[in-house]
Amino acid sequence: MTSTNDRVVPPAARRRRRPTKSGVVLSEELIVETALRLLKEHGADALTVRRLGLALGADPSALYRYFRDTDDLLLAIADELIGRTLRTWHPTGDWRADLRDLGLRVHSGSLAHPQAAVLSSYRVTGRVHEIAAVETIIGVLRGAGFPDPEAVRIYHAFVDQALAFAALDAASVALPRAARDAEAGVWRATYARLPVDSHPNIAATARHLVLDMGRSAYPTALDLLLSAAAARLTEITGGGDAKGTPQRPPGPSH
Amino acid sequence: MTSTNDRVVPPAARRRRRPTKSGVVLSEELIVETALRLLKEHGADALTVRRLGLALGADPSALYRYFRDTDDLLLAIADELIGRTLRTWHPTGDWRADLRDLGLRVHSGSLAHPQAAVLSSYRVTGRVHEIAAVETIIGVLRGAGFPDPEAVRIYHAFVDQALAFAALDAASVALPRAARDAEAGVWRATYARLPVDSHPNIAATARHLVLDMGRSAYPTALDLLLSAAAARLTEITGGGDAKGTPQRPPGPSH
DNA sequence: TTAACAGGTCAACGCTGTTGTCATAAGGTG
DNA sequence: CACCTTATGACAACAGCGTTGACCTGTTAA
Repeated sequence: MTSTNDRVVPPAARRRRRPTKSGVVLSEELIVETALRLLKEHGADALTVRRLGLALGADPSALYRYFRDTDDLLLAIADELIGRTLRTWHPTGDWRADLRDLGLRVHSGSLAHPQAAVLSSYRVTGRVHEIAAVETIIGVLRGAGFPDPEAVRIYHAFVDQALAFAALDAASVALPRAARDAEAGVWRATYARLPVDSHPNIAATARHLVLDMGRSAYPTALDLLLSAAAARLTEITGGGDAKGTPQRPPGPSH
Repeated sequence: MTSTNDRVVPPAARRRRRPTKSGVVLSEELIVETALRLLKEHGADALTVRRLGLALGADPSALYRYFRDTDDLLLAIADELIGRTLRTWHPTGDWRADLRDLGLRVHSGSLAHPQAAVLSSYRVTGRVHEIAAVETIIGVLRGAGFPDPEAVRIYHAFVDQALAFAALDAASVALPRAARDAEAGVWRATYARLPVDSHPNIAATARHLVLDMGRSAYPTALDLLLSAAAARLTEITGGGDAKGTPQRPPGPSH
């Protein structure tokens, strides 16, 4: 329905033929892999259609046979990252521990590919891996005993918090080396030296600030969120049923 | 030391002369103001050097006499936004209500100018407005009765969560119109139509998902964080002293 | 064996940020 | 008032971007 111009053929109907001039046989997977490699090796700015074509040994315009536009490609990259994270996650049935584990995995997974995370963490892909994740997480919450509207609210807060922190911390990691060092230095050089009388609270806590600001606040924020959710749950269920019956046996749904 | 090419003159040494062809006299402030107006009126895509020049009635290249590059301009815009947000915040002495109010202000302030928020929310500036904010927020927490290490931990989680969500939601808003509409549609078109037997949890909550995913999860996440922090506080202080004595009279410190 | 067509290639468009060069009006100086 | 310096605006050009229409060609099914 996207006007008449659709050079993209659905992957199912694709009977891949015709190697590129340099001999490579293109595929959706190969393109996404190469894009991730480009991002990892040369930073977010290196990901352009033209450079990606060059890295693949194909004309840039060939990519448009596989992705409607660069945004479409970006979503495919994002979904691949979700898939990789989910594949290493093995829920135990304890909703709080499972969500904590998943959150930390999403976070550290993003830091492993900061450039990709920065570009894609805020997108709704609607692709297979994302759908599987949504299904599983909501299942965990409903299984824990949250009523549907509450489960959705907490799901939304949990997921967006994980993605938001992933993007935030990934952005720091993705900064040019000089800029990153400069930022770290600000806490020592500026904040830790403020006089007591003009900035009593900073001065009193300077030691803690220097220590704490050097690492991600995500674990703290995640624990606060989960702890509030747990409190809400006992409020609702009247104290019992903290574990609950899973709506679905452990393991990501396919 | 930024090589030999510096057409930017420090604002102090500026003795503004020479009106533009259309009669406007340029200045740093006028450029930032106009950029904010452009962003607000015509969306994030409208902010290009060329369009900004057009809106000012000046040649695009004239802007490079005031800002080193577009990133420099964006930081100036961001700084202006921080100032505006702080200026409209008036703490009452109730730590939880005050932090809630500040968080929401930071968030909505970013959404009003998503382009700037996306680029600047993860940077430590060490500038006056930022320092004032840090001093005030830590003061609020210590005044509430949090011991120093706990105050710093919660400060960090609170601030980074506000910035992270601001960037996340701003990024959505900053999306090209088509992509934004597409995302909204995914929840209706894809998620709301998944069959019950393959995706029972999504199917059961589809109605809530469509409703909830359309808006930001930040208010929920913020309330969860504050509620957990409040619980932590009564745990520490043994239930009394919920209001506490402010370490500093209300109002951002200057 | 051949015809259809998926898919790779080429060239071009309009857009972007940025810079080297030139022109000129403002403002200090005498 | 006239002069000179110079700050600063204008112009033109560059390289690079995403994207598309037209063309060409190898693969595959019949």
